[in-house]
Amino acid sequence: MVKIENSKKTILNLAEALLQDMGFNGFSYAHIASELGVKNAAIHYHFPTKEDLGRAVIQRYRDRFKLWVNNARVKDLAPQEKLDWFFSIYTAMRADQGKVCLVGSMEVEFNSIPEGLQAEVQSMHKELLAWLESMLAEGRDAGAFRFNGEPANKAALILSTLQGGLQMARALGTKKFRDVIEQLKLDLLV
Amino acid sequence: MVKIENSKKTILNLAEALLQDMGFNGFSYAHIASELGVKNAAIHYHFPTKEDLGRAVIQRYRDRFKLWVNNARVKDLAPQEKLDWFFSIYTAMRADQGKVCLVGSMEVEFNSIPEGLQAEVQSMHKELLAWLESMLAEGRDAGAFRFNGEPANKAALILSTLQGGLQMARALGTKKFRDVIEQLKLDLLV
DNA sequence: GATTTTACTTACTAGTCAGTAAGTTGTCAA
DNA sequence: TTGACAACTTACTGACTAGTAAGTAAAATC
Repeated sequence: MVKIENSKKTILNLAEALLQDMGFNGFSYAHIASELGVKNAAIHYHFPTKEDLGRAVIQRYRDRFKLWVNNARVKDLAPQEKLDWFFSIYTAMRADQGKVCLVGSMEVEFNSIPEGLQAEVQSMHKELLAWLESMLAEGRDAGAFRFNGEPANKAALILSTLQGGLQMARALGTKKFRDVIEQLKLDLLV
Repeated sequence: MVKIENSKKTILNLAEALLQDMGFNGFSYAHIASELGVKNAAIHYHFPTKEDLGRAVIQRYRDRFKLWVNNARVKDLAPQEKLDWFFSIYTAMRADQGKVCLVGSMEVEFNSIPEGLQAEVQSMHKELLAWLESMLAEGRDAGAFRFNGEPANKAALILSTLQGGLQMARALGTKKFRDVIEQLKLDLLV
């Protein structure tokens, strides 16, 4: 018997990476098991169904995001720095690793994933939007950002851009993604 | 024997819809066959491998796009009208049908699709960007658009936004997509 | 009218998928 | 020392996957 260290966490890490690499329909329990040197059933022991596994990945991501944004290191930043922090997540942790956003990955396959997962994706997307929106409103009030229209709509635009931009980076390279980030800033900063 | 009318075209239509609905890994020959009331092998007769089918869908899309943009009905439009035409494709033919963009769909699964498909996706993405870029440059010169930075980067931003926006519409509804389109215009029009 | 070609069906293969039931092993607590 | 429990393995199922080879029927070509 091969013992996995920190089994649940290790499996979640791998599942998250695979989700961002190939999508929900693109990876299997066998992928995870062989990568960890255990049998399929070992993964089913921790996450009985694939839906359970998918939901756990998203729930962990949501928890992590909540922790981050409520942490003083982010919470006390100036709006401009918050923006850079947010962008840096996408650049360093996604684009540079050839990963795409969990949200985008699962929304493309939205019609072929379990309902429980769909709901989780919705909640996650709403939380990201809500944070972005309040950050944008705060920044515009503080005179750091300049844009027309509602903060909610600008937030939706920015998140959509990041999501699509990561996918573009897959086919056309990370430089393109950095260009998009720069353009986002040109369209926002005073 | 059940005969399909316009076999190749009908299969391509269905495959395109399924690609936009569930992604490349989310549909099977069996889906197409049962929908058309024929057997799996009938689809393989027209498109021996799934890669062949995927490539044919993209190639047809590329041809269609070339025809459109070179047609006088689009070519002779003012930049602002060209923009509206382009956006209307995404609103009417995608968002309102719950579909996502072919490019985004296949870029999410980029690492788990055949190489031949990857190349096709790349070419398609570049062609869309090239057209958008020249349209933006033309529009800015004509005084219809206002934006900082390179047209190429603004084009990459807009296409990324549309791509991500369609995916967002899946989870959060089409109204959100329309809001994003409005925000794109606010950030571009004089 | 005979032959070829097109467009399928039948019947199959080998591989993969998520998921399960029953058995094994190591650890820890009483 | 015993018993319970956690974390696996073994061995399997039924469904689905892309893909193939051989056969058939109708239509087009000669």
